[in-house]
Amino acid sequence: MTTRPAAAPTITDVAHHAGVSMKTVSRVLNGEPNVVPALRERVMASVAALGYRPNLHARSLARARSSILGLLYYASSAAFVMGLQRGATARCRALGYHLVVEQLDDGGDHVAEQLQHMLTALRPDGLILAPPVSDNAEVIALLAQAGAPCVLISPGDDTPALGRVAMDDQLAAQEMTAALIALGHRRIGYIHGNPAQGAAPRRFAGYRQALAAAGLRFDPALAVAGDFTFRTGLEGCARLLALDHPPTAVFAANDDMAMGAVVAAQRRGLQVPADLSVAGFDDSPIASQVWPQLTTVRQPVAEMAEAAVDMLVSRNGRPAAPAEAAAASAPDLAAAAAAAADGATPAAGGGQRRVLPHALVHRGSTAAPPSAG
Amino acid sequence: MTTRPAAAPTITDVAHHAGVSMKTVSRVLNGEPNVVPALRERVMASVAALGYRPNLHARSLARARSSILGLLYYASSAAFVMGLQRGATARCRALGYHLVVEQLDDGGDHVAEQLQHMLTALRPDGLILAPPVSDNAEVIALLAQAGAPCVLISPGDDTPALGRVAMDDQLAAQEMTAALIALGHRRIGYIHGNPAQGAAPRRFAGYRQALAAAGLRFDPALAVAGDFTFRTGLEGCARLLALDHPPTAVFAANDDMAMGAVVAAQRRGLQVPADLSVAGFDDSPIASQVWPQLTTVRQPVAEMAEAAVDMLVSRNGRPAAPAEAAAASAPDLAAAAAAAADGATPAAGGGQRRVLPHALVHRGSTAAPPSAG
DNA sequence: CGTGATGTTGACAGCGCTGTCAATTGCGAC
DNA sequence: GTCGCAATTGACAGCGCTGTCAACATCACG
Repeated sequence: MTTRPAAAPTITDVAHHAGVSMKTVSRVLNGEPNVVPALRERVMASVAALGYRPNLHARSLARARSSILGLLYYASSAAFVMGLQRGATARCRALGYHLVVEQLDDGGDHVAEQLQHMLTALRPDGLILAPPVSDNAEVIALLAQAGAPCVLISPGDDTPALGRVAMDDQLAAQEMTAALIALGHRRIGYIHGNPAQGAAPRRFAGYRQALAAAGLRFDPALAVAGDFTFRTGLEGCARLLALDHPPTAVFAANDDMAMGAVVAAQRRGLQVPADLSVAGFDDSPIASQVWPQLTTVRQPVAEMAEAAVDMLVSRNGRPAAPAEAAAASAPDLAAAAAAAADGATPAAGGGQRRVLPHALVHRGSTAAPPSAG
Repeated sequence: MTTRPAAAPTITDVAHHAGVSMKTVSRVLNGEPNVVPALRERVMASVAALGYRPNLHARSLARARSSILGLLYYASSAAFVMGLQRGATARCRALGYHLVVEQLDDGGDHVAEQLQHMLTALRPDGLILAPPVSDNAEVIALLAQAGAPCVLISPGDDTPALGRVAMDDQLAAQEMTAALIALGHRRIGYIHGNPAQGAAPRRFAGYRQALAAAGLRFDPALAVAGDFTFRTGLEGCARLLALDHPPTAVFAANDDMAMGAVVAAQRRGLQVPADLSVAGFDDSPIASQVWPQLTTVRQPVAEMAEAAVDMLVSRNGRPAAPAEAAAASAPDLAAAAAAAADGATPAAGGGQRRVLPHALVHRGSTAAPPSAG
């Protein structure tokens, strides 16, 4: 009787059990070619029997990659980041990766230190930057210099070495504005997002584009500043409503500001949407929890994170071993393999770009303008 | 000019540079005793000069621990989880750890597979369970069986091998109810939280306790069901307001439900707080973004995560402590953790428990009842 | 001045895995 | 029947770090 190791089984144990060499086990686990089916099955059986799982750290050390991805974000927008995490962890799980998160301090010098720590100690195979980190030139420069593969969740120009995933902010804003126009609105206020974020100018551009397409003149007085926070939405809308000739609809560059706009209207004694229509952007959970529920643009947040993971993983040559799944469930294996193939891996490029579809969500905060009723 | 290695420097490079052995570098890096100050400084200088950072994966392999902590959560409550992450990542960074996150599917069998993958592949040094994962007996049993060190973010009884971090939900609810009573309210409605979560019954108990302390009779008709969601808060409050003898104040077991309550009141044409006071629980960001801003209980979310990290890290103290500091009384946890960070060896135990202080946050949604005005 | 106790340092063997390369086998083509 | 090429398998040497242990230095003490 051979004594079975009490602790977690190693690849050596599996090799013994199956009567093959470690290397063969390794090949099977990594889905490498040139293993005879009979052996492959014997190995898989042993893996299942022993409940073996490869040790990620040993693997990371031996290969030069870690099967770990990082998500970098600031404290802003919990819902958005959680959406990203949902998509990212799901995809990571399917591909045998893990997601480590790092909340950056927005302020200065710490950041470089934080990034260095993350990069050189943990050595993730790639980083996903959530907005507004993805619009921080300093951070990006640091990362590029360190040679870390990154995907920015942010609209923007093509970038040499960086991947990008985003939706078409401009088109979505245009569609929403057009929808407001179709409802009969002619004076539509706009509350800007934080101009430091890539999405802000694009959404505004979409707004103006829709105006122009409908033959409406753009009135600068109707576009007020904002920075994506509830407070600026409230204040901006208050300013709009105090105008001699106030708008009948307000399109805010995100949901938080749209909520502020709703409150501003209510404080002024106006009914939404009877007296004022309000539209937002993001479809954050809160949008369907306030009253009236917000008409908004659904941003495919989780899907963006999934796409980002895929880009990062395909960039690293072979996706992770389907073998992870072997220990327990076959379906996972199929999924992983399919993913590998389906990944549509466009030649594992560096600076790719991916634009995901959005959707208008019509809810209770928009209606025809009072005069048209 | 000496040729500098192009890739990331290794411990060997540092050893060469400093003219000492690898082991000495290792000692300095790990804060081990018995290194002469002169050498220590020479090594530190070389580390700085080369910009050396230990490779976490190599270290994980050589030691038997990974310097990685896991955070397990369900899709519920983005704000809460983000708060946890903020505290956890900050503390992890300070201690040289990393945080990997895993969003569990609430439904069944996948979970076991997900946990296995996380445990055996990644081998985190410990797991933090956010509510309501921390109330899922099945998950906890699985983890306990696997021997993974866990800290539950959840109130509850002492548990043998598990750590717990929480606030005093009952006391906080009692204080909030007492505050409402102090305002002059005599009929105070209550909207229950999801009974499956440990916090729910405790908050309710606090409510009843305050009632009793003030000599008020508990009226079962005033306590309606809820499950922590906006919708149930709305519906629950609507039911309360439809009573023949409706309450003048409503205390909801969390902010989401409190918001629902506010909306229910507004829909019925009531002003908050003039006609109805509403109080929540959690102090989620949304509480200060709605109008009126919610009176609520601040839950020290980030601090709870920090405490959880400290417990987990101190638990992993080096096994063989030369100077056994067997303190008769439980040593201060923070101090122990700090010591751990310094490289000293704490003698921290497994199933500890930590209760963090809360605070009442009085904002615009509560006032004296109409009759008292 | 010898003796052991203690402090300080380095050589070396892995941790569990994968890459390299050599050894072996199978097989169609000449 | 034999040669060449491809498929298949395994031995072995690390990946970068830490634990163990032996070697040496130092010092109080008898």
